Amino acid sequence: MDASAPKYDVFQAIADPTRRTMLKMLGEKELSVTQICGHFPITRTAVSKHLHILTDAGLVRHHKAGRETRYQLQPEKLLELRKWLNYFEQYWENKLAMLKHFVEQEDGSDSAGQELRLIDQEPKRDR
Amino acid sequence: MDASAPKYDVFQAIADPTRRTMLKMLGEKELSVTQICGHFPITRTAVSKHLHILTDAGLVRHHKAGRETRYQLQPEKLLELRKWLNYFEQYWENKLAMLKHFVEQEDGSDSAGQELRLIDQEPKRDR
DNA sequence: TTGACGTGACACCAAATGGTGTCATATAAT
DNA sequence: ATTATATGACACCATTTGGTGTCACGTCAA
Repeated sequence: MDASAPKYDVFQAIADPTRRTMLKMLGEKELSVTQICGHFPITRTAVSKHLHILTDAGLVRHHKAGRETRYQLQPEKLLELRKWLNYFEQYWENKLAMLKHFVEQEDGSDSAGQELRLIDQEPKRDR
Repeated sequence: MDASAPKYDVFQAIADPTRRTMLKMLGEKELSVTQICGHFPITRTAVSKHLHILTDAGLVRHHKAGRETRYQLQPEKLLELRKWLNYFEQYWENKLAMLKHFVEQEDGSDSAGQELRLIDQEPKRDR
């Protein structure tokens, strides 16, 4: 949870399901810490830590708006992930077929595990 | 390091740099545990654990060959990762440009962090 | 000015992770 | 038959991770 020197990389950042969900949420629209909090059954402090990690990894950006801090997705860093993935393309023979999918955005929206569903559950009050 | 019930998912599996390097190595050609061992400054036991995690995540497959166990990449599961990534395509405006990269394999080979360089360093003997 | 609200910064914790060593067993090689 | 290899399975350990609570501080609203 250290936010100073070590820096989290993208791979570590997206390893956590909660963080992946947050990324999708923050892609939709910028949100404040407490707003994000409402979607998870964890404390504000915990949410804040996840946001720090995502920030550290360069996946989200934030700015203060009055007394609240708004977070939003900063997707560029995900290109790093894509780059890594591209290396393995050579092992997928049906490359062209997938490419079609890729272009046509045929996959709709969510998939691969995480849902964007709100969880809403009395968040153990933090204060 | 429990290999039974919990199951590791792809995201967790690739979160570790060592594991990412192993994946690239196993893509090139199937290798036995000790062979892999030679490339990392860690114990055989540790390597074995990483391989278990990768297996659990469905990223590698193995089979016995005499007294050794050969591991090899099983790239299909990486599609799950690509699927997840595709969701964020909508946030990258220069989609077509990247597509060109994607098709032409323009990015060469390795990138995004991990090198495939052998590390070779007296592996603290395990027995 | 007086609170209530939204956060950041700590201190603290239990469980998960990445490693190490040792032992037992199956397979190859002499 | 005997010995050297290649691993799997454990037991054990220090750190890291994901969470919780508490407190202090800046900002908004009465």
